Amino acid sequence: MENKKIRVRFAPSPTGNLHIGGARTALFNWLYARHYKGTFILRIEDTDQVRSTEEAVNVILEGMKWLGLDWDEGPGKEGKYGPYYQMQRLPLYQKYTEELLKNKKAYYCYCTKEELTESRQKRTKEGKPLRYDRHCLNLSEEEKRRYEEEGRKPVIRLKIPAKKIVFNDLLRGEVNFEGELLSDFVIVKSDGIPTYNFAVVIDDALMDISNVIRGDDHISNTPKQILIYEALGFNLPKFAHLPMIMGSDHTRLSKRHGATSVMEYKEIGYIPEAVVNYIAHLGWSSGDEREIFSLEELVKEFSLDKISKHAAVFSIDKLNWFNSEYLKKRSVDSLVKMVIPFLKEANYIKEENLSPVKLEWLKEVIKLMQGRFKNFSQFIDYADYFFVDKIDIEPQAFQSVLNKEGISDILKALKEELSVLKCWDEKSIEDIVREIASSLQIKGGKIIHPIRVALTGKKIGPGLFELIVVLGQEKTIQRLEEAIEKLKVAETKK
RNA sequence: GCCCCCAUAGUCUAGGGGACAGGACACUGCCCUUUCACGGCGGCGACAGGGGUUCAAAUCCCCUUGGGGGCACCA
Repeated sequence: MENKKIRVRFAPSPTGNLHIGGARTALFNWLYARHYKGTFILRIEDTDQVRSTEEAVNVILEGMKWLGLDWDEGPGKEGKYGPYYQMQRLPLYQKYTEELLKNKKAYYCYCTKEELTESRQKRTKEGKPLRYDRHCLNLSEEEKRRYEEEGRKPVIRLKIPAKKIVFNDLLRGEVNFEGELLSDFVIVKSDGIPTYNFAVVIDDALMDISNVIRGDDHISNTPKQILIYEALGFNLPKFAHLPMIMGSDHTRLSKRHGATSVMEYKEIGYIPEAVVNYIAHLGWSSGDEREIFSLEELVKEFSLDKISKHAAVFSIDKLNWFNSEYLKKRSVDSLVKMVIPFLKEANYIKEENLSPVKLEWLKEVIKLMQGRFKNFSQFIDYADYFFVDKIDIEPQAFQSVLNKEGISDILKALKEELSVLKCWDEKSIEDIVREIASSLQIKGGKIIHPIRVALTGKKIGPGLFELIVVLGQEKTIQRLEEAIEKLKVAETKK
């Protein structure tokens, strides 16, 4: 066994959000590094000048931070292996390009897009593998000059040896490829910027990456990269290819499947630990029946051999369950803290700095709601009546529960009693409601539901009496009056 | 078309020659209950198919089928 220091990396290209799949790749790399007390590197692969943006870099960094995946080297944490943006590493790539050119392991290619397409079509027709026909492999200096004079800008291709390429994947065992079927692929584009396969190899080698852990969509890139390692005389890292994450229809996870980026989950109101816990279970299991793991526990338990080999379908139901579990375990105080930005966003509060009194009251609201919502957006939805002045009564609730014979009188009676209630506590309120019910010789439930609808506009929610306590006398009376008024209007319309 | 990877319920998974094929989500029945949720106790539901190997196959091998990925001057 090699006693090499573990160095792993997450190398996203900043062309969009940090999506669930990327986040899981990042997480597994991070867990691997932390488990083996190695180094976790974040490298930005921004060689696609058309699609890469600085905004996307920031979103990725934010996402990583939100998930709690800190990096030891990378943007903002320069180490001796930097820089960590590929576009800042151009001279490095150039050096190795020249080396390959000099050794005749790579060559200039002046073929145009049109010419390549044509040749590709021809090969398709002939039933041959789709690979470059090596038109430019042995160009004379004279021919090159002529192309240059035509204004053609060359790319550089790697000359692929016709041999078997075998590598040992840490998850899948031996994987074989036939070099003959590979094309002399481009390693440097005509603008002088290296392609992905070339840049990763140089970076992984120079950054001394010990284990390349990435999605299995890279399996077929691996033989190409191995050829580059060999051409350059670099040592090979170990490879581990993770199964993909897919949408419910078994196609690549995309917008059609709902929220796919990590930050969207933040915005909807998921707890980062829950997201991490869930995506950890997409393809990994501890081997026993536990499901809830903190980051620390994951670090302790994580190992590559417990990763499954087949793709996993992302399930929002299961994420919701994880989030609910975390929500239930969280202290009321921490939930208060987390919910405040959402209240602000919904305009339920003016600013995030709440007075001690307001804060105490909010705590009471959370106590009533804890366990009743799956994420903070849902909380905002379910608990709106605590925060708004005027509620909207759900039409269906109004018709089926409130707009019934005798309800108006009950609400009036309740209003009278509550208006003069001195002792605004659960017991006193319950006594009043129960008394009204028994005086009418009906069950408590019969009048509790309409009262709830009158006060909250909803058919569901916390226990009525505790809810009234927290709602407060003023709002309660006011809502009862409004409900009575609405019933009157409905009556005249009949 | 060619190459590669994969295959236990609707979903995530445990199990890797002898097990009642275990758990979780979802769905569902009952209990608790003023509603919803929580909680408790149940239920439905899987080894893709076919050949081998073996006393014995979900487990090992082969084929088929199915799914996924790749074959770019994207990463």
